[in-house]
Amino acid sequence: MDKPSFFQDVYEVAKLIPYGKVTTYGAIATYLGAKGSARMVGWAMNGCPAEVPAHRVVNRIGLLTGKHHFHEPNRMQELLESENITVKDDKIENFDYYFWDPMLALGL
DNA sequence: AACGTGACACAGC
DNA sequence: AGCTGTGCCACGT
Repeated sequence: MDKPSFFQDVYEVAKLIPYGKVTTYGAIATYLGAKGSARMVGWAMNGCPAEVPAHRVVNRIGLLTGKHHFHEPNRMQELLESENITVKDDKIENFDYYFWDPMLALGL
């Protein structure tokens, strides 16, 4: 069975991201208590299971840094636009408006 | 057991 | 205002 790894927690939180919303690696890392390990979150997404909407996870500036990891880089922006999210130059516009904080949403 | 890595974040210039 | 360098923690080999 799966061992309770940091990665698993990242996947769990990522899957909790509501439709039309996005979050940052740092927010997830902070929520998991590993504040500062934002890099770890990105690396966790390296295993990016299909059940995890990785396209909703971007860096703190709303930049689609992980697009290169998708099967098709353009797919990430397409998915975001499909969720009513405006993406310009691989960057999310009104990022603050679409920003979803797990710590706030989960009410911790 | 140790070193290197990694889709970031922050501070400084 | 944008770019560069450093720090960070946990996983893989």
